[in-house]
Amino acid sequence: MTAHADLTRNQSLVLDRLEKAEAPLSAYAILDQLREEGLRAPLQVYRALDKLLDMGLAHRLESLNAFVACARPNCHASGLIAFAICEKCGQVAEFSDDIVHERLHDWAHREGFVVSRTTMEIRGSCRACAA
Amino acid sequence: MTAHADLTRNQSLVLDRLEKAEAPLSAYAILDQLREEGLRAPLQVYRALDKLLDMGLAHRLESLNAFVACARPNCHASGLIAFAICEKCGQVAEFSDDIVHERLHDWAHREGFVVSRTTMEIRGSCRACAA
DNA sequence: ATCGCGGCGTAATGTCGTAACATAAGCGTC
DNA sequence: GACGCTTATGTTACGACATTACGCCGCGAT
Repeated sequence: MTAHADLTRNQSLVLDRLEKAEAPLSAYAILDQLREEGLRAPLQVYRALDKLLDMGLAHRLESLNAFVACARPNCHASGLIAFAICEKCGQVAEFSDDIVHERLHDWAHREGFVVSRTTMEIRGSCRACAA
Repeated sequence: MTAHADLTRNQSLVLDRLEKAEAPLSAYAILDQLREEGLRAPLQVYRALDKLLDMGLAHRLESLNAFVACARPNCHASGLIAFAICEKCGQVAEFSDDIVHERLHDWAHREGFVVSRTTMEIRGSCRACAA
């Protein structure tokens, strides 16, 4: 388990659950797991998640309304992350592609579009589940 | 206004509102607009939306939990569509890029991942709003 | 005719996310 | 130390998005 020494208690609890999960967790699923730790309201989880997202330690999957821990140990940002989400087993693969990043960047530049955030999510079946 | 002759009443009503809107609409926003037409429950809207999505006449923006009419007259599918969503004015640009499509397809092929659906959404400011 | 199917209507419920308000701990400044 | 600032926290209530369950109707195919 990585250190994350600078996290607050709630943030650590939330990140810990995300890291132990084998599939994305909804905020409410996290909350349910943390009731025994004393958490009682969704906002406590959402606040922790916001910080974790800011720090790049977790990601939000928009198409699932759920969250995952960042796959790379201490990624702290990086270009543009894409997610491949298996609809059978729930596993999420995280990858990035510079060419894709560049193409989208070029498009934005041509259009004068100022990008603040990009989400890219592929739904389907992973190799194991596609059999 | 395009013909869409084969649509049911509810589907036509919903598509009509999406086409007239200048920004993505949530299902409940559509419902509110259609109360005077007799619609009363969310499900009536969601059912129509499901069909419109199937037919490729509308798209769902996952990062917004909202819907837009397809930008192209009678697109009926096409490769991989990306959306650029202006967070100021709400306008959505729809585009596609074969190279991006190819890169993602290649990644999936290498991983043995069977794709069912891909979402790509860029958030930011359009040219007009970035000034 | 009747069976199956697709669309429709309604009510209730489930899931996800936030507003508004209050409290407490840390920290620098005067 | 007293003050003001900032950040994290806790609690209640609410708003926003989506689905489940049930039943009816119309229509084409057998």
